[in-house]
Amino acid sequence: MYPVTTIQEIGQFVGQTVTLRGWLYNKRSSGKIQFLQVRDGTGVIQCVAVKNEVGDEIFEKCSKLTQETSLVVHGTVRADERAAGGYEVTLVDVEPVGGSVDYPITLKEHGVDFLLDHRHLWIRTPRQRAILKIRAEVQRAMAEFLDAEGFTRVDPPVLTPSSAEGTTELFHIKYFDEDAYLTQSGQMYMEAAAMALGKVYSMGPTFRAERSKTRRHLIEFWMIEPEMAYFTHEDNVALQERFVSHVVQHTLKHCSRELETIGRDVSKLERVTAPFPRMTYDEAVEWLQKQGHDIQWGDDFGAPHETALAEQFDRPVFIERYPTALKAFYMQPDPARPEVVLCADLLAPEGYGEIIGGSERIHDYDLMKQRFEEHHLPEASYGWYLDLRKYGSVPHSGFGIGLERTVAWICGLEHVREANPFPRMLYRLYP
RNA sequence: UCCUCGAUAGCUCAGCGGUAGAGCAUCCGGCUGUUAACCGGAGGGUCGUAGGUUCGAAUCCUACUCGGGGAGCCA
Repeated sequence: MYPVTTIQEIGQFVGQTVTLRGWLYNKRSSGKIQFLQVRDGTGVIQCVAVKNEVGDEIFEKCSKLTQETSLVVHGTVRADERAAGGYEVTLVDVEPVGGSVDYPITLKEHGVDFLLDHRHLWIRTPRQRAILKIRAEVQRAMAEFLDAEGFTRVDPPVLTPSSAEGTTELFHIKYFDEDAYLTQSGQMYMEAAAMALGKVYSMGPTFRAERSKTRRHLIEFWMIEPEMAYFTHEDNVALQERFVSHVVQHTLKHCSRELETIGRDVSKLERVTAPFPRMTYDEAVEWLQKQGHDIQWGDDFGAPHETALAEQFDRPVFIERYPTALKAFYMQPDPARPEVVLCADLLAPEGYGEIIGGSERIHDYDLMKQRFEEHHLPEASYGWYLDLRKYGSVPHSGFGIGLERTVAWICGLEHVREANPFPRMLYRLYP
């Protein structure tokens, strides 16, 4: 028996014979020599079988292996300059585990529709594996940063009695004899949690039943929603820029191999350090008008506006203090200018759009009650949210960051769907 | 919901009024250093569906179905 190792760790075994357990990624043969590209989830390595060395029986076994056959390989590790990863394995023996006939995804090009129908197999490719690793590392970076800042993770419910913001379409489901909806944001629950634990964050799926089909939209996507008691708008924005730059720099440090695999220009990410540029909504509208865009104060930004604003800078840009009428009912008006709210959206560079939306929340009971009436929010559903302003209310702020958009930006993806293992999209629920 | 593009071999596509094509994949043969290996051969098709125009339709027209990209909305 040989020691079992992984392709990632194989450098520690130069000169030794080891066992690898994985799948056949590709094979090339040249009559009396075969090159097996074996992957095991940690990487890909080439195993070489020479007929004169392994003998007819084992050589014949190799020639029968097909793409994506699962297998156990025994072989001797060599450092080899010709190898992509620096190491190569001289094959000693191979044991097929599970066969694979007519594997659908070849090494050639495929269309989006075909690949999405085969997402369960598509994720085996080096590029998709790298993206999923980066997604996991981004999640780790977010959690580690917030944990180190004294935050407590709190998990809000996925099933909710109604909408948090009332604007977007919700997925309706039956909850025994009641109606329920899939959450579109855990924010209101996080506000309650912040009053209990001070600084909290959630990380989980949210759902939008919008008929959006663009490279920036998924029906089911993950959000990280921090909420902080006693945080002003300024505190909130300062936290966000430290948070985002930490996530980007952490990913650069820990995923250099993966970023190289997907061909990301990391010089664009290296520049992403705090502080980030800021514009007020007023300044943004004025700037857009000077650029020739048809926009008036009071209009919301469209996708082309956001792209134009973000393209001015080589790092994300905050757009602060939007008109009150454009934003959610719970946002705190600027005391000096009640027509705008203490909020900020963070626009990612390179056209990836809004990755963060955040604000200071209304903490005054009377003002919140007034907003309830203006927005026709039933107290039967939201009474508990009003209670937060009734019992020991404090100024507080929070934000939500979209995981897939963030990962798509860090990876330089064409579409957010590749940033999710099994994306749910308009007209696509399979697999 | 609207705008726009598309659907031809298992996959990626060409063909745009006159006998259905290529590359890859698969199978067979060759090759001792291949890197999406290469070379030779073989099999593989209700041209998305239904109508229409025409001597003749994958090709032109209409409707429908399914999908891509974008807008709105949002993260």
